Amino acid sequence: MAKYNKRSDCPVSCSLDVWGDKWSLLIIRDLINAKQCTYGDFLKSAEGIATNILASRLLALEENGLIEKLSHPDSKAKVLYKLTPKGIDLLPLMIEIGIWSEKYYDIDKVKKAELKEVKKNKEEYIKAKIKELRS
Amino acid sequence: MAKYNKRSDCPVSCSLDVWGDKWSLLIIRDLINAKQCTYGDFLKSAEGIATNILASRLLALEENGLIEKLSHPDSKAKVLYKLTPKGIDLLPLMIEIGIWSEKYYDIDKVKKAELKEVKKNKEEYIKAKIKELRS
DNA sequence: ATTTTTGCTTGCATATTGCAAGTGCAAATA
DNA sequence: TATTTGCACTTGCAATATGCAAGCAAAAAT
Repeated sequence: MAKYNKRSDCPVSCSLDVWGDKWSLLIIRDLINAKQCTYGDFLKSAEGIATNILASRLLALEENGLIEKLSHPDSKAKVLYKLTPKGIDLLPLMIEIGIWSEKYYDIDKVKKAELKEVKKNKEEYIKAKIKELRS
Repeated sequence: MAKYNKRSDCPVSCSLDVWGDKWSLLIIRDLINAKQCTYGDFLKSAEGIATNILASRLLALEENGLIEKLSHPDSKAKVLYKLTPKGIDLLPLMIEIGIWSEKYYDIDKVKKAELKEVKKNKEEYIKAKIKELRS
């Protein structure tokens, strides 16, 4: 995203420059859930991102090294998006988002059950999930 | 922030509706660092937020229950902003942001040293910091 | 009494996002 | 082989959010 200007060298500031917009974290979320998505998969996602915004976010995330494009095994017309290791490393952050949200907002049942599992042993859950996402 | 519309009941989506803009997390960060700030303190912050944006973000964060306004002991002209328990609960999330940023970007020395401490015993650090922020 | 500080608000320019339609290429269908 | 459909985008324009500069009322300092 073409931000107005670079901000400070604070961790929060740096992060926001990379994924601090209205949609990037939702794209990351989809990729954590599904491991890989096509362009169409993202469009079908619950929140309904506009196609031009999706294209610009995917490009920015790719340029920032959080996701990568792979050729689809079934078809040349399709593209597969996956998280890079750098993107996968956002998992702990995403989990904390989940824990915080669950405490203060109504979350759907499936996510709630998943978070219950996470909280049993956070470290282990993260390790296992990372392994799964890298494979 | 008057978003176009509410999104899904996903944790990430809910969170983004509350703090998913360009400035909210930086305000939270300032309050975690300083424990309490005046309006002027935020304006002096490194990134340089515009005063109208600051006002609108502070209002939104207050409406969403993340921060609260207190009267300043020294002066009626001054206002103190502090995190609520709900705001303080964003600390684990902020720490994960720090850890991720440090891994992939150049962070200032002070923050790096702080993160080194955090990683020695994350649980303990969070507990202590929460206690400090609530007092 | 006058000036300065403090926490804002207002008006307007710029940037980002949202919506609808369209384009080019690959794949499926006739 | 010709035509239609699916997929990954692009383009144009409207709506919203952010950035910048100036202004304003109440409190505090001089």
